[in-house]
Amino acid sequence: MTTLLVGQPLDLARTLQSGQAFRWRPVAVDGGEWWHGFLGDEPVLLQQRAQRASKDVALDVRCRSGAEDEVVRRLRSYFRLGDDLPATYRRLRRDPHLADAVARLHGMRLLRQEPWECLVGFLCSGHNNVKRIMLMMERMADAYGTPAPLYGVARNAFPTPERLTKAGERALRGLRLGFRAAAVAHAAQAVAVGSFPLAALREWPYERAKAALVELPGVGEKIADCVLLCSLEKPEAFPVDRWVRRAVEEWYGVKPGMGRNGKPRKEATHEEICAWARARFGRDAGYANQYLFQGRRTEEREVGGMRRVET
DNA sequence: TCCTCTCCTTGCTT
DNA sequence: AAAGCAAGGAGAG
Repeated sequence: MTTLLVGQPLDLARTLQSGQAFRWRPVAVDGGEWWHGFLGDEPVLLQQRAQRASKDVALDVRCRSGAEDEVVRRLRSYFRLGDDLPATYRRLRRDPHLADAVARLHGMRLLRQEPWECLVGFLCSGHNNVKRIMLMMERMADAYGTPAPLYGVARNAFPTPERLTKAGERALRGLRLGFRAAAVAHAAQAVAVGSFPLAALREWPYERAKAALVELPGVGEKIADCVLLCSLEKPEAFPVDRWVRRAVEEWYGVKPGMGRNGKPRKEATHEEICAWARARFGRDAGYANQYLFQGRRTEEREVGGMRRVET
């Protein structure tokens, strides 16, 4: 077992359940509660030490023997420990809505994920909920991934584009992906044969990379921005889903502008909201987005006189 | 050309 | 128990 000194705010559970990544799950190992997941093909178990001051945050790490150094390197990248989150918090807290979200969700970090798994996860996100996205991802891994047992936890690495191409749309429907099966199958084929240079998008400018992603069936602006923000190093990306849209419209009064035909639109466009967010949050737009999303999704609300919290 | 409406699978919640 | 709903996208009109 290794230990990773984090030296930054990190709430492991909040981060891994924040709806960015879909393959982390709690497991019991040797009588302790751990998080099991993958860094690429490398299986890992993570446990957060009791947290006192943020400088004391440490992660206990279990991985295949011999892989420790590589895993620790990947963890620093995965949790974006190079981001100065306290400095970001200081700027975001000037905004009362974000101050509240930061207070409730302290330690939730953006992740730097592997692009292929990230793309498939968000391809499955449309008209769906997080629990079922995780189910779909797990079924794909169970059926087509490579076994990677660790401390008695038998799970498979997420399947490569080649493996999912071989599986095909029909089989993916069998895994109950529904209408998303065609999009996943198409993306797998495009990445596998090299007609879609997913990994190279990391080096491309934001607009060009987004334009390329949107060409994929099943990828619109929202999913493109998710993949760009969470795996392709594009801090300008500001995914606008129903939660973020509601937060921006209700909390900040952002209204739709005029259409080209002079009539007011029903909703603000992605571009309008994205431009507004860049102007308001600047370089913190990515973290602001994640805190608005999760803050809105988990806020307490009055329903029939009962206080309840969405999970 | 731009905007809006409807449909698309499945499974959990009310 | 039937209906509603969930990190959207695409095609029709």
